[in-house]
Amino acid sequence: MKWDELAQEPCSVARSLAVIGDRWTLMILRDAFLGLRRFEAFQARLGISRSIVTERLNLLVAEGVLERRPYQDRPVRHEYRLTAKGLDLHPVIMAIVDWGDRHYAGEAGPPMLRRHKGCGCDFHAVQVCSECGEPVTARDVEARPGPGAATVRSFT
Amino acid sequence: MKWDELAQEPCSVARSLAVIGDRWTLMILRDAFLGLRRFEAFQARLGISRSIVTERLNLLVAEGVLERRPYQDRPVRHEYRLTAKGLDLHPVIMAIVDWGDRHYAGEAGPPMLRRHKGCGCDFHAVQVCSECGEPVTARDVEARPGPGAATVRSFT
DNA sequence: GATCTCCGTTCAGATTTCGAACTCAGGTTC
DNA sequence: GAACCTGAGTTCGAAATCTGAACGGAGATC
Repeated sequence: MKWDELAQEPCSVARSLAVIGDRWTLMILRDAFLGLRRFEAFQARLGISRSIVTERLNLLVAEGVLERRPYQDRPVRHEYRLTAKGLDLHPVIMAIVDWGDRHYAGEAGPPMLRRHKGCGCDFHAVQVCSECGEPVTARDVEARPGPGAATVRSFT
Repeated sequence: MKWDELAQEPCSVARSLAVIGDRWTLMILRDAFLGLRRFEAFQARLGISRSIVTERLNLLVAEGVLERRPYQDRPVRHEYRLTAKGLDLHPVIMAIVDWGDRHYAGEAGPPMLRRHKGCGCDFHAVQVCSECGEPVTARDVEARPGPGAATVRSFT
């Protein structure tokens, strides 16, 4: 399988990764969630080539994850903001952060703390079942084909 | 920043992505969570070059995400199983699946359903605060530097 | 002993990705 | 108005990565 065939796979992981599975894309999204919005800011923070920033931002805009909007005229300057679809990626980032915190924080503790505004506590994310509200682990889940599994292409 | 400097960043996203942020690694982990364990199985399902499968499996083993253990002698054959650290990645995969289900499932519906064994329902994952149990969205979170933020390397 | 399976390794060549320098348009400084 | 700055890209050669295909080897099967 080639990388650009991923999007056609009947698998939500593959389809998502076709958009965000790139080396730098998730790093850009991390910064977007931390509030960065400008081309220069992304480029400077990541210290990667401008062409890569350009390409990734364009892809994320094309996919509707970021929105490119002018924030001034003369000269026109644009900023990149998370759309609703982009904000839906928050659980992905949080899950990645939590794994990193747990396994790579070292002696010093996690490099960032996150406070839940609702209760004021520093927290980490817990995944629960949308139906019963109980925490879910790998062993509690049983996967099976769903309605979109066998997308048969018709020839007529 | 180069790709292999990611692991040194004082950021849990960067550190995690240094391990799992690769193009194919998350696809391999997806299959591992679906129960695949053998080299041939990963290679056949992904349809990618054997050398890449080798390399990724070795990296995941080196990082302690997968464990390589013999499942027969004469000839020795190994299988790759998720370790506890690997199982901790389940929330990441779930979050990615949920995003894909929500934004790329199309008319036919999601390609896979997941049932929570606890309550027997098909479900999706909801992230809640570890402290108060309320659902968490991007807007509810406030990030600030933590104890591991300024890892100053001593020269003595 | 020929062939098959499983699990890799190797290598040349194609493809992609990257970094550094360049462009460009407008604004600011003096 | 000349020199310089800033934000946002583009270009292009070099470097990394991926592919496909062949090879190896250790036992099993026929």
